[in-house]
Amino acid sequence: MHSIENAGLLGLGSRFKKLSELIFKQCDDLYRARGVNLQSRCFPILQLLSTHETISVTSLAEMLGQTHPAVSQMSKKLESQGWLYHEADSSDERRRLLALTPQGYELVDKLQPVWRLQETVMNRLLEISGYGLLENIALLERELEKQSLRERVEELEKQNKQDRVEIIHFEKRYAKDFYRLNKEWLDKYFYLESMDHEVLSNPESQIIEKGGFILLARIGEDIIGAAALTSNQSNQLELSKICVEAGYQGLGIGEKLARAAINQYQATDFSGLYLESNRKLLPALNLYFKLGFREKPFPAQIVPHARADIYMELPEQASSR
Amino acid sequence: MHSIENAGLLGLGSRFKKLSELIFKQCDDLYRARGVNLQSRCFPILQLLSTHETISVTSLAEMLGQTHPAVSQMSKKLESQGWLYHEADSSDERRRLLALTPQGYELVDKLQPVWRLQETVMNRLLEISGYGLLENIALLERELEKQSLRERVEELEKQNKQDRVEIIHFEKRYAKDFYRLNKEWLDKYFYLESMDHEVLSNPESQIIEKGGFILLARIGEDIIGAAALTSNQSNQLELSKICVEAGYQGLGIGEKLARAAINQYQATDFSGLYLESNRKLLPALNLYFKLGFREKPFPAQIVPHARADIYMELPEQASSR
DNA sequence: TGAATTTAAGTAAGTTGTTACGTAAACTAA
DNA sequence: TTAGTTTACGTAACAACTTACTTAAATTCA
Repeated sequence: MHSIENAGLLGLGSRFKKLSELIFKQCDDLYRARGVNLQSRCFPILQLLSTHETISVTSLAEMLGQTHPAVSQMSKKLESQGWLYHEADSSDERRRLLALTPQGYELVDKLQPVWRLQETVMNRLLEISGYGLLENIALLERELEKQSLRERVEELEKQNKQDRVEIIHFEKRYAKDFYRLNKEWLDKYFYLESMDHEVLSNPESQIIEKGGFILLARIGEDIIGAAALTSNQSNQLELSKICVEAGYQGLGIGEKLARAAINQYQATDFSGLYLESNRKLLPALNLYFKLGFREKPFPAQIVPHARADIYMELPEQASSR
Repeated sequence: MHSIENAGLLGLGSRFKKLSELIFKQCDDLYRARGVNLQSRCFPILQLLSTHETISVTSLAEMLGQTHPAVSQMSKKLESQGWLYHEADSSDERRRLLALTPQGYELVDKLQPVWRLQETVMNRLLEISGYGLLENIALLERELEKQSLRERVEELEKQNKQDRVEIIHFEKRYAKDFYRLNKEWLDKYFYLESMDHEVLSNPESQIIEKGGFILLARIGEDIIGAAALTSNQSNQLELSKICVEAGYQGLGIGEKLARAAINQYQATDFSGLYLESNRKLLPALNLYFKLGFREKPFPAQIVPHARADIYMELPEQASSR
């Protein structure tokens, strides 16, 4: 019995079930002691009928929080034992209105005082915990309804992944990863130009030795994202080649890379940070905007890439918390 | 759904059941999302096996807090799906030791991180309520185990009856009740002597007009107990004829009557209170002792009843809170 | 008005337990 | 050693639901 007590949510689930069974059983026992040989699960039906005259199957089910077949089956049983009967609703022939028989009323009358006693006993039990139990159950019900366990786990997982991401500088041993990530990205959205191949295959000579930077996102030993700051003739840096591996997208890793790149830029003597992108890459544009980049017309001296149709620049002192 | 929320303990029972079902379903959902098509109810078994190598059916059942047929059935299913296998215990041929297959271990490994995430999620959920939920459940479990619902209801009922008892003085209209109660009592323990009949039939002339008192215990309009203080030649009062109707015994009504009688005696000028009883009426003797009566030898002037073999007297200033 | 949809309720079959009972191995005590 | 008891486990039957499906009446809407 003990090993399971700390077995997480499932343990809690079966504990609730146990407790529920215990309560039903003890109620059965109580009623049996009063000479009433009827399962306690039937009583809510009788109780509701005693105060409502007639109720249809479906609305009874709704009141009890059960499915209609459950009520249908239970009512059939109760009917065969003579506690209730049914009649068709004259205004809606589909409906079967349930009502107590005289014996049913007699039974309810007999049980009324027991119900009152039971109510008091329960209140005393709950009083011990300052009614905290009821509140806590309601809270758990609400929380699980608001966001399912699965959603919670997935969110937590995402969070964990995000937390485990490190942003590091390029190292020779990650050259292949840098190529792979960029190729994946270009294959997906555009196509690989020969110039791309040249740059991606020789990142050290083509980017770093020209005064640029390459940042990588690492989880454990896996490289799962990259970004580059490239230096051209001007005194400005270009942010480019931001890409994140397919399975890790949507976790905010791109943002992390971009922020790291901005920090890197701010630590240098370069006097401007710009990027070129494409209007169809909406999520990326949103991110750039969020980070402070603003659209500008293409400067005259820049020869636009074939795939670039938007130019953005980070204003001086742009926010980047 | 709402009408049942305040339907007492049964409502609480089905609420627990609901909550338990919700949890199981959400767990199923979570595992399914991970590509594991196995009901969440199976996992505790796998989890336990993954840390214990082999476990017998019965001890597994005990650990899970379920019956052994449940484990037997579940394990058969899991075995047919290839997650576990069994072998006979060589030291006890009755026992079937369950263990994980390689696939089973693989599955557990795969799920390990999910379990950890789930654990965290649950802890966060419970944190909201300051872990009050767990404490409150444990409290309810303990309380219901300590004293069942039935016992609680019966105790409360007893209490209610006791509270509703009034002790009143004799009135003419209750003469029959006085006779009935005493006759019942005498019939049960001894026999009705002709002298008894004389006294019981004419309580006013035989008891009250001689300076004595008759007290009655009344619930609503029912007289369910009686006691008499009779005055003989001496300056003492005799406490006698304490009797309580069969269905109301054990509720402390006799004590209430006796205390009222002592109070009545103390309000008079009589200078002694004694009683005669029989050694076989042990509960009554205990009560008398509790109220302060102490055994004395029969005084010379008193002619003992046939059925009296013990004489008790209330010392001056005897306790009677 | 006639077709499509919604609603009320029943039936069948499945799930996840339970209790009740039977069997055989292991233990215990005269 | 034998007889009685306990223990481990399986099977069958049942309980109290559920889901999935069907039927038929009522309602809606084009």
